[in-house]
Amino acid sequence: MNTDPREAEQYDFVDIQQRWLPVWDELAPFRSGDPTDSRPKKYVIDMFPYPSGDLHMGHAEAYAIGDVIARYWVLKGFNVMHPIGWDAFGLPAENAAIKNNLDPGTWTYENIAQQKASMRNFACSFDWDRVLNTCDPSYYRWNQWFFLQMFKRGLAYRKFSAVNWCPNCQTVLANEQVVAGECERCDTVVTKKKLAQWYLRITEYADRLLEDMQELEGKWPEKVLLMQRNWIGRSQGAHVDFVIEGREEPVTVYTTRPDTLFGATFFVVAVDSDLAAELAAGTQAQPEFEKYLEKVKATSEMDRLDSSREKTGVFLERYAINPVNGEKIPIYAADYVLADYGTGAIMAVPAHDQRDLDFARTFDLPVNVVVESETDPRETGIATADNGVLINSGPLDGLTKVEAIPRMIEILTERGTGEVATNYRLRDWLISRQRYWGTPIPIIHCPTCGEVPVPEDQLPVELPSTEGMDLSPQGVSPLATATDWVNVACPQCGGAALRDTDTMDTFVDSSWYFLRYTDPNNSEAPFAPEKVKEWLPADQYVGGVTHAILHLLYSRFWVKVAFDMGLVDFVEPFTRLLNQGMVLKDGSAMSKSRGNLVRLSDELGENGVDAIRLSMVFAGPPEDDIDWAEVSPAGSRKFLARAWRLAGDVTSAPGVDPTTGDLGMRKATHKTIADVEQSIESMRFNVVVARIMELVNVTRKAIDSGCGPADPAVREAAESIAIMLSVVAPYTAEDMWNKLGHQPSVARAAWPVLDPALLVQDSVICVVQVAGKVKDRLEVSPDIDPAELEKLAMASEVVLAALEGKGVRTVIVRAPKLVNVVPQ
RNA sequence: GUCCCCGUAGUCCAACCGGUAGAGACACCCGGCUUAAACCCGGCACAGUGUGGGUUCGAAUCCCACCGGGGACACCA
Repeated sequence: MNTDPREAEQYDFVDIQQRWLPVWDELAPFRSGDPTDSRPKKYVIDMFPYPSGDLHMGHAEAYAIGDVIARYWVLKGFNVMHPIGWDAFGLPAENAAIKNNLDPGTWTYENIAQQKASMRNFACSFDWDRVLNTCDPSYYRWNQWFFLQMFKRGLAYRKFSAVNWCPNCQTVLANEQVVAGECERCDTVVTKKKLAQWYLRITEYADRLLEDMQELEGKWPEKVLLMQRNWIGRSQGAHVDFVIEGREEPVTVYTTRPDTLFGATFFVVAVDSDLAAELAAGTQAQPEFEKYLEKVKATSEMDRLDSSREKTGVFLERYAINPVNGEKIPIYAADYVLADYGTGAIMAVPAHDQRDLDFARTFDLPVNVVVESETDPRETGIATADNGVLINSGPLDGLTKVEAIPRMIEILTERGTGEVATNYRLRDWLISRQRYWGTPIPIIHCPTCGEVPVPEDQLPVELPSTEGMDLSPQGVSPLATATDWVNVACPQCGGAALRDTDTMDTFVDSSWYFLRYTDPNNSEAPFAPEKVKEWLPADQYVGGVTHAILHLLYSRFWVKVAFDMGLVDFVEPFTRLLNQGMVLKDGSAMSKSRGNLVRLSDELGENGVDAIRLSMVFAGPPEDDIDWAEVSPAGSRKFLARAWRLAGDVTSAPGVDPTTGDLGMRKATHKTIADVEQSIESMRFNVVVARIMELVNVTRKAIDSGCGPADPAVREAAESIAIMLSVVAPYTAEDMWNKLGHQPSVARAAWPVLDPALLVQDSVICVVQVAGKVKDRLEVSPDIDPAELEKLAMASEVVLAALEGKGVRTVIVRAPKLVNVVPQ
């Protein structure tokens, strides 16, 4: 007989993983499609991955966190839908296909297969029967269907205008996909190009996107709500019409400060607007204007956005008439006014707008103060914007700014030269892309009938084969070269017509996939409304903050459209949102070029799936970044081994009555259950792990030097540990459950039932303070009478010594935890 | 420049309504096991909460200012 612990059975994560994975495949404990299932429902959803290669550390963190939530609700008796799929259209597939001369589909499906295998091994509690791939025609046909519904409702339209163009990706981009003047994907500086493109009218939903955020308050990260508010950028103000000398039609400007109209001393139009070109035409200023326009066009968007830049502009030799005082003010073309915000023209009030003041000082233009303030912008060079009293403003004199704004709007409205106006920063969503690997836009261009929708019974419009097609980006979609595919008969007149050759932005795919999961194989409709009604809105959405605006704004928009179509009965798709942090190494994001890449497969091989999952969850609060240099997966593995050994040490039989067990051990177990529940529900998963570790330590001591391995309370502790641990470390937990004599799967066990009686303490430690400093501790009954407690405290020798004979001014008693004696 | 969040042991992090600053871990150190080491087991220690004020019987927690870090917005009229 060998009692050497080194010879004892060892925790072998490879063996455990290999043993349980096939069993789980067989049992499929996370299937959620049974119509007879009467358990209450929960929908937990992780943002689906893009299949760009195998899973990486970031995926591991996100899916480990989502899994804690999903598995917890399963154990708590809910019918949990926890689906997964692939965001499978997009440029990386196309670029890889060009590079390696293969089909984007082949590349994509291979990666999906690899990721799927990795996820299975990572023990994610996904319902594998609901998998969807957005590049399947059975999925994207419904993109096309939605597009056509929006087209019918006037929510999808085509227009010719200046758009963002990524010269590297050779395609247009939506505003949301241009970050600081660069392409969101490839960081190339974005340029402008005039093209006819398809748009979705998200601006029509701007107010609802803002107002419905109230529902999300406190349930979504404040940061995301703020970013969306900023992005939508609603502002209140007025439209004011200015007569232009020598022009028939007046020009309207948008201003948030109509009260300062008397202080307008010049007028500015965006240099790159049609209006500027028109006003400059035929004037002496035209050559100089054109030179300036060329210069501005050559300036990158990035530099143009730099507000610290010196103001530039050209006087157009023309004048506008201030509608309230008839004053003639000069018109300038400048690049600090944006062509696509407001009306592309502004009234400049240098005294009360910093940009206008900067411009006025550069061009030596007059500055008229119309709102009183302690400082004078003409001297300080700083425009004032506070709520002062109006001066030099005729009928507004004496009013404060907040009073003057509505008054001025009234005056303008009466005179028919202006009106109240709301403006938004949000623009319509540009969805056409000049690339192959996406959803074809289901429109046929007919020389006689115009834009004709593809009849719904002809959907999907499938992508043509890449056979013989040159996918390399040339600024027009590769689909244009598929002659057989492009040339069709017009569905309306039967004449020769052409298919639209652009494909949709991949953010279309992800704008409604969470609805499709409820009914992934429906071939009659995108989903059955009653199934969506059963599961949505989703109880919990988990994903990175990178989508704070893009995907999350588009999805909210899409759902509101679906609501208006009568397809869904809610307006916000995700009740709660959790943004997990990123996985870093040595303080920065991991990347090959930085040489700080940590490979998930290496980590999994070294310490096992459970240890990696545990490390991800234990490293800190889920929304914090994890620096992999600061975590110890080996430490996680050691803890799992410790926990696992407990199961092997239990000697009582399964089903033994825990109430006959050691009371101290039982109290520790039930305290842990209570704490773990509370911590999971408030998303403090790191604390969950800490609490379980604590219970493992206590149980170890009970076995070695306490009530012993045969005590029923020890079994209760070990079983509770196995169940609670299963949300983080399912393999280890499953093996413990098995060693404890139970049938698989631990995922089907019930969450341990808390006995509140065991949370009651026989005695508590009462702290006795003198002048707020702890002097003594008393062991008292939790329901001690305050008066009695005070007597006890006052009798304490330490307290009396601390008082040093000084009198007592007052005594604060917070029975049973605290007494504070305040001396004179 | 404006707004928001965060500063707690060497490190990562706990601490419900203001009420004993420490749950858990990493690293270190010490001890046990070992021929030795690793593994394993046990243990000790380390901060008074960025700084300075204020409110309070009592402040990590509330308020103000500053410092440091992170984030959002930033010619949006």
